[in-house]
Order: sequence, then C-alpha cells, then structure tokens
Amino acid sequence: MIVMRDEEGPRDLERSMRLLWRAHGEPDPAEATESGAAVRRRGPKPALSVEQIVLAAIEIADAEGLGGLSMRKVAERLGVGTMSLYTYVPAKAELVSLMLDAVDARGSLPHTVEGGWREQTAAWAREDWLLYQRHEWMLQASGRQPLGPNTMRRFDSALRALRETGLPQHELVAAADVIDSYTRGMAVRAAESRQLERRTGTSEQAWWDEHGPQLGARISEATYPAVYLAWQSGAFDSDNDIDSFEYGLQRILDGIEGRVTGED
Amino acid sequence: MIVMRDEEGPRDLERSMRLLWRAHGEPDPAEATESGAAVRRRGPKPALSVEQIVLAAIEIADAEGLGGLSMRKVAERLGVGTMSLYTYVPAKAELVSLMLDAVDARGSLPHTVEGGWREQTAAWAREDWLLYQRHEWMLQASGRQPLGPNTMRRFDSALRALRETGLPQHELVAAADVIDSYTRGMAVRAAESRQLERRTGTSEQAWWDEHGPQLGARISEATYPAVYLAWQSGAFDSDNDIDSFEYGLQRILDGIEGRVTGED
DNA sequence: AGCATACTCCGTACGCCGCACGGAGTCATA
DNA sequence: TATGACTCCGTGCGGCGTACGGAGTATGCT
Repeated sequence: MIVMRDEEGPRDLERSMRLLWRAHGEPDPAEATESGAAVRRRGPKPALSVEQIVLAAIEIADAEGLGGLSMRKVAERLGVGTMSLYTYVPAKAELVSLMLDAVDARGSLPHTVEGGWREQTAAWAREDWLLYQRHEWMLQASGRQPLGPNTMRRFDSALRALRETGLPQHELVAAADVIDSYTRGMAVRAAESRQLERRTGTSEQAWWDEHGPQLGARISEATYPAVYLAWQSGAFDSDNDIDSFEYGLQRILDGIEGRVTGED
Repeated sequence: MIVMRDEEGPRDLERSMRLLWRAHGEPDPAEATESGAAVRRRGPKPALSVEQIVLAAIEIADAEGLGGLSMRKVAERLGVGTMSLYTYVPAKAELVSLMLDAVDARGSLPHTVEGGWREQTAAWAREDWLLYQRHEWMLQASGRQPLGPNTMRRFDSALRALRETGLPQHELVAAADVIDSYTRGMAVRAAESRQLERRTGTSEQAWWDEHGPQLGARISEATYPAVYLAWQSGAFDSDNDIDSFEYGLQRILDGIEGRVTGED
C-alpha cells in the first residue's frame, strides 16, 4: 500500500509545467533551461539527462512499485550522488509526473486504428488497460499530475476517434472521461488482485481455496444473501480480469452508442 | 502525492481478517482476542479500543490526507505513546483497512431506496461518490484491502438491487464492478481537481484563466486538433463534476439496461 | 494470601525517507 | 585571465514505521 506526501506545498506549478513540456512549447531559445535539447550553458556539461533519470525511475517503479522508488535508489542505479538528481528534477513529485508522461509516449494513437469510433475507442481503453498492467505504479500516482504532452496526445487522439459519433463537443469529452475513469478503476482492481497473489505467494484461486471456507463461514444466506447466491453460482470464480473489463467496456460503449442513434 | 510501502511483506492475512471481522464471525468466545467486546483477559484493562483508534485516524486522514496520517499523530491525538497503538493494531496497513470498513459502515443500503433497480443502483453510486468526496484518502488507499464486513454489506445490497434486472448472477457481479470502478475513477479525477485548487489557492476556473493562455499556446490546432476544438467550444468549462459524473453513470446504466431488454 | 502469568503501555533505537544547504570543481564568456 | 553560472554531491535535519524489551497491572490458580 502506498502513500506519498504531496498536499499543502505550493510546488511551483510554473516550473513543473515547463519541465514537463520541455521542447514541446513555442520556440523560445532564451529560456531553454532544464532541457536536454537546449543551447549550451556555462558550467560543466551535464553528466545526466532528465530522460535517463526518468527511465531509471520507471525501471525501479516497475520492479518495486512506487513505494519502492526512492531518490537514493535512482541515484544509485545511475551511479551518481542522490542530490545530483535535484539538478535535473525539482522534487520527487515532478519526477513522477515525468514518468507518467513518458509511459504515455510509448502508447499508440487510437484514432489511427482500423475501424469505426467504437473499435478505436475500445482500442484506446484496452491499451490504457495494458499500460496499467505493465506499470502498476501509475495507479498509485494519485493527485493531479499536471498534464504532459504525451498524455495530451493520446487524449487528443481518443477525442478524434469519438468525434465520429457526431455527438456535441461537450459529450465527447464526457464520454472520454467515462471510459478513462472506468479503465483506471478496473485496473486498480486487477492490480489489487495481482498484489494479493504476490503477497501470499499463491494464486488468487489457491488463496480462495484455502481461505474461502473461512470467509465463507462469514457469508451465509442470512448475513449476505445476494453475495451468497452469487458465490454459490460461481459468479466469483476467476473468469479472468480481461473478460470482466471487456464486459464493462462494451456496456459503456453501448450507452454512448445509444446517444448517437437515439434522440438528438 | 502519496505512497506507502506495502508490497513484499507477508503480513499475516489471517490475523488481519480476524481483526477486520471481529464480532462479526461465528460465535467463538474462546478466541475473542483483539476485540472490544470480548471476554475479560488478564493484564490491565485496555485504555483504548480499536474503534477509538480508527476514529482518530479517520479524523486525521480527513484533515490531512493519507500522507498526513502517521502513527505518531494518531497516538498524540489519543494522548498515548506511539507504540501503544500496536497493542490494538498490528500495523498501519491494517489500520487503513479498518478505516475503510468503518467509513462503509456509515453508508446506507441502496436496495432499501425507493424505486427500481436503476434508481437504487444510481443511489448506490451516488453515495459512494459522496463518501469519496468526504474522505478523499479512501482513493489513495490502493492495494488489496482485505474486504471488511461493512464493505461487504453495501456490496451485497447493491447486488440485491441489481438482481431485479433479471440478469444472470455472473453479469450482476460484472455490472456492479463496472459501476464501482467507474465511480472510483471519477472520484479520483474530482479529487485531483480539488487538490489543484487547494495547492494553488485559487479555484480551478481561476487557475485556468491565469495559466490557460500559456497552456493554450501549446494546444494549437496543429498540435492537438481535437482538444483544440473542444476547448474552443467550451467543452472544458467547469460544467461541474457532479454533472459529468451523472452523465457517465447514466450511460453505464443505459448499457446495462440494454442487456435486460435486449436479447436473452 | 501469594504467586505465576498474561496482558497493556511505551521509551529507545534502527534504518529508511525527501530534500535544504552550501562548498567544490568546471567551463563559456567578457 | 578572471568572472560567475553551472553541475555535482556530502552532510545533516526532521520525519516516518516499527522491532525490541522492560516495567507495571490485573487475573486465575494453588
């Protein structure tokens, strides 16, 4: 489980944004600070780059989770002193923002997928779903991460796909939000289940086999009738995660489709 | 922002479960440990109770977030030594599980609401949504929290409401999962937006007014055409959170309804 | 009555963490 | 050649969760 301070601190939003959008902004060579592709500055040439740091951090987080990510470990992996990192990145929170955007850079663009808006939107959700599986720590990085350029790119692409529904702009955004929220929520569930596996060393199925009866003793027809019934009829048996993700996705797409063909 | 170690540790699931379900299990007076309502044991009578600790912890987390919650602070608020807490609660992670279940105890049961399955299910989602607003830290407590009795109660009630759809058990559970995931996902978004407000001290609207242009310079028709268009047409103007939550909720319910009236 | 025992309370200490600060070394520029 | 902006990073601070073990206390047994 996971928590990382944030709250309270003013944390210069301005600077975070500039770092996140480095080299994507309007061309202004004068203020090409904290970048890799910038005009030469005075002192010694940097031994590191923001990219390297972000990459190393992602590797650590992939392996040990966001809770296992520390500035000391990143520095160690790169063979530098811990405090050197702060030359490139103002704080850990900003590093996480950069990591999130870097992951989105690897995602493809849904509106280029073959098919209509429904297939394209589904492809978007599925890829997000996959990214969440591959980088569980993304789910633990709560708190408004200022939007980065690559995240924006994928969002833009999703909107482009949805545009084919012909729905008003306002609903396009709402529809994208539904799908995004849903995907994230389901990914959290899936991650939790995988985490349980890791913790106990057994598969979820095996865990239920062992501890299910004990929990079952608590779920009787009297205490939790609906859960009991579902349980009895095998509704909780691991019909794997992907299937139930897909079920919900299709329901949401159905709902959106209803708005297209329906009134309006 | 927020991270809390967990991972790796075996963390006696058995004991956690017994603590979480204390007084809800089958009657077994012999092993009434770590409870408040148990047979008298030997040593000095406990000065605290699990309930008190959980309550104090919730108050702190409500005020300062999960990142601001520390065992030291809980102890201080209760006027005891830090380590005394460990007499009642094996670790912070377990305390968080207890907190989550305690919050669900305050939630009402959707299947008792007036109306059909659609109204009841919507009521469930709206109340979860409210609980998430009131206790943002719930959203930061990722990782499989072993299911507590009160969480189970509300889930059972939701299943009961959905049962009126007549869908097969398997789909009832899937439908409940969709709604639950969606609600959580949207709550995260809303929390992020509120957090931004708190961080900058201005309302989100004011923040956009000030920094929007600068961000707008990055979002041109060329770079992010769909976002640009949506932006221009005011689709991002704060049509408040509740409305967009409600929009998605109705879409999902539409999708589920389609399964009821459709084939099958 | 008296003692063993099981229990609560909690001070101390350890090993982590993020990061403020300031000194030392490096190099483009004036 | 001297300046001063820049990188690198050792040290140290205040916080964290919690292991350990000792001291005090109430119960149950003889």
